[in-house]
Amino acid sequence: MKLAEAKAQFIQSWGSLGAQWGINRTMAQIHALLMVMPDPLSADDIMAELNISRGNTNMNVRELINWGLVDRVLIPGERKEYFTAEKDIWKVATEIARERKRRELDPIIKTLNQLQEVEGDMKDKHVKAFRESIQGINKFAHQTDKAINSFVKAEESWFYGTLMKLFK
Amino acid sequence: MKLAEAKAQFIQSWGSLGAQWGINRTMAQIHALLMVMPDPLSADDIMAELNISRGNTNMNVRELINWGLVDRVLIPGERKEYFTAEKDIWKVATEIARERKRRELDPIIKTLNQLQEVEGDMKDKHVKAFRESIQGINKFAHQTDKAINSFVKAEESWFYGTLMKLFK
DNA sequence: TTGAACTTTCAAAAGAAAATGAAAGAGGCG
DNA sequence: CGCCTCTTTCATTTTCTTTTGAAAGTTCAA
Repeated sequence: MKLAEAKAQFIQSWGSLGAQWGINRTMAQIHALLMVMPDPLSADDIMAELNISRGNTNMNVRELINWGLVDRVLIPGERKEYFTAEKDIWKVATEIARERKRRELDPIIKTLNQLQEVEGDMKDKHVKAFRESIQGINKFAHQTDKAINSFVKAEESWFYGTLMKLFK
Repeated sequence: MKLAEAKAQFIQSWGSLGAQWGINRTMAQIHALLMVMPDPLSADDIMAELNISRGNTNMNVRELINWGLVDRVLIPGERKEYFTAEKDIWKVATEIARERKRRELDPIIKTLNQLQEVEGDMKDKHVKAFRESIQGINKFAHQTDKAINSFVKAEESWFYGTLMKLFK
């Protein structure tokens, strides 16, 4: 398989994976493109490679930067902004985990805690079923929260451990 | 908080969580409703509780059954079909993990394996960057695959372990 | 201060996904 | 069979997302 073809296929697969995960297709494609490129790209490069408009490019790049998955890079002597993606997939995974936890898990845990306090008699089977469901989900959510925290922490300490060695 | 209110809030939160995960809102809401109800509900009950049409109810219930999250229940002497959801959230989680792995991870692993075989000289930095990215992602995907498998297995053996005790 | 080179915004258009409801189908009972 | 009850399908409509591109904004060198 030729490089160009392989690249195109990767971008398209990563795009549809992203779509299934509630991330928009273009955002995932830009990320894929940047992961696969050795050097930073400009907005125009991205527009050209993916055939998308300037506005679309700008919006999605900005969102990727918010997620911490892409960085702005300034090339000395150039006016344009360039962009690169983190290439270490483990770091990508922990960034995503951290971000989704913050956006999704934290709020639902808050809600679940509130829902625990529903009034009513445990002899009423509706109340009983509700309480038990919520309690189970709540316990699960807390465990998931812990698991994500240790995943993110593990990665951080691996990162700093490795980084530190370089400066010793 | 009153039960009805708490129920409504749970259904709505679960629905938007689902939406962020690429599962459609109604499907997640039906699932939430069934998780919280002590007894099986009919299609008409679901329609009434969630204010959705018959067709919509039917489609989404069917999809939940495909995912293994909801079961059809026949109540003796009744013509209608009734539905219940698995109430053990760990089982729900493993069902979802199993299903998403099958639908998403397995295909991307297949693609990644193919993309490893891109032609070209490693001295070309484009080729090099591409290969390295794909290799990293591929390794990650395989590790994720293993992790999911052991999660699913762990749950299965816990389940059979517990089940077996009941019949000893 | 001007204007060239870029970036950002946002209203409108296009596109995708989900919901509706009427019609067709399935199964069973007398 | 003919009727009744319930389920499934699917063309159409509605709603929600994404994309576009032109206009406004920013920055900086001359």
